[in-house]
Amino acid sequence: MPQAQTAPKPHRLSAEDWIACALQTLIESGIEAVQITALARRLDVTRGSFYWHFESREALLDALLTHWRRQNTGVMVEALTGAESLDTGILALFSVWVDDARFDPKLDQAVRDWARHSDTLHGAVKSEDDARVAAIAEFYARHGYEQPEAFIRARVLYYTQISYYALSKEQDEEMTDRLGYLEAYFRAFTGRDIDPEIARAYRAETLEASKP
Amino acid sequence: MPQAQTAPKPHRLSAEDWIACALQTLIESGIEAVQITALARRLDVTRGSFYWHFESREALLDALLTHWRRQNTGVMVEALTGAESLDTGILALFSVWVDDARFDPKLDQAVRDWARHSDTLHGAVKSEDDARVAAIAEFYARHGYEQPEAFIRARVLYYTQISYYALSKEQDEEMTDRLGYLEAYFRAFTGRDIDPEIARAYRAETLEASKP
DNA sequence: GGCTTTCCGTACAGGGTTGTATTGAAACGT
DNA sequence: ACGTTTCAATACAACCCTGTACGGAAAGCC
Repeated sequence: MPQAQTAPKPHRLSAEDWIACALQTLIESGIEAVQITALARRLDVTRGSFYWHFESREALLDALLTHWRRQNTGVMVEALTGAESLDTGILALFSVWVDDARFDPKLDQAVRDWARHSDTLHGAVKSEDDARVAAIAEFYARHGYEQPEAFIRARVLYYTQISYYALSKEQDEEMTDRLGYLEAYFRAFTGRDIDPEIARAYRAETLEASKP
Repeated sequence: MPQAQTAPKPHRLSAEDWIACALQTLIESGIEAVQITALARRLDVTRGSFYWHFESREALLDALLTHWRRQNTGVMVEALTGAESLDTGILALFSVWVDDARFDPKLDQAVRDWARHSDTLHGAVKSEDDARVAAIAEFYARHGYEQPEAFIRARVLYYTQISYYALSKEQDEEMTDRLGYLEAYFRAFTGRDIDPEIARAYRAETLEASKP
């Protein structure tokens, strides 16, 4: 092992390095904590570096938002467009919510916290939330639910997930436990029982995906 | 009308005046915004007043927390203890959530935001959340739901409400609209249909209570 | 090698917040 | 009335964060 985990040698940072560091502190400590001085300390450089890569602090914050848009916007809507049955559609949503590659829940949470006290951001986040709920509602309606039940079930499903992210700081619930609630969640969200075979397949596939 | 709404005459503040002002700014702008300088500006005095009533900023923050405990802690648990039927119990919960006298949702939201980046607070809020979910789960179990369905339904119900507070900045949904969803909500939360007579009575009573 | 571009360190100015100490004014009790 | 208690204004020290200006080192290009 030529280099240990501490590899602080390659000085010379890029703008992306600053953005990555800012994203991490945004997630960990909120938008008020992403200050140039703190980031510089964390990156072990001085603020002189920052002001070469960025115009100001607001420029960095804009970069964080575009990252959020690229990473988290639209994935739930896409996941539901190709769902053939009720069971597979709901499970496709569940999959998005545990797949770090397609959706970053902590970032979503951090941006939502940020938006709560920023008038300009609030509109953007609310639009995204509305779009997600509308997509789920349309999915419910496509599978036989009348209005307003489809809309309310969509809201209940999405809101539950949002709170799940908001209230559990770290994963204090193991994946195996969460999968144990699969039937109960499905019943609460849809009012129907899940196909046992589909549930079995989903469990196996999810457990395998969370292993490596 | 001898005095208009602006009645800033009675100078001489008490500690409670500072706490009330701090609570309001906490709710409006978050814990980072409750700074002594800003509060003093808002109260139209100087910080000299604050440091007579309080030892430090942390002392004020402690006061805010004890206020939250007195105002919001335990009310949901109490609302469910005396519920005889499933319908009345769920509706009793709904009543708590719209009754400003028994529960302050915005304060709850602000404290939860605060707790997300404060390790000491996080434990306290999590305990309260767990107690609320446990009380609802116990209520579901008392009315014929098996485990883990009772627990999951309790979580879905509570988490949905928490997100409802978190995602709607002001009341962008009128009370009449919310009541229109009553049957759909009840069905999603319980899997059963609400008694039409009980629903009618609840609607009338809630509308009347929100008028004066 | 020399020159330019890229990146970072240093220093300084400006603004903001917390606390403390001290003085001053207004209300209260007797 | 008069002194005491209650409350608020002022001034000052210490710390933190942003933004700018400028200078220097290191890498890349020819």
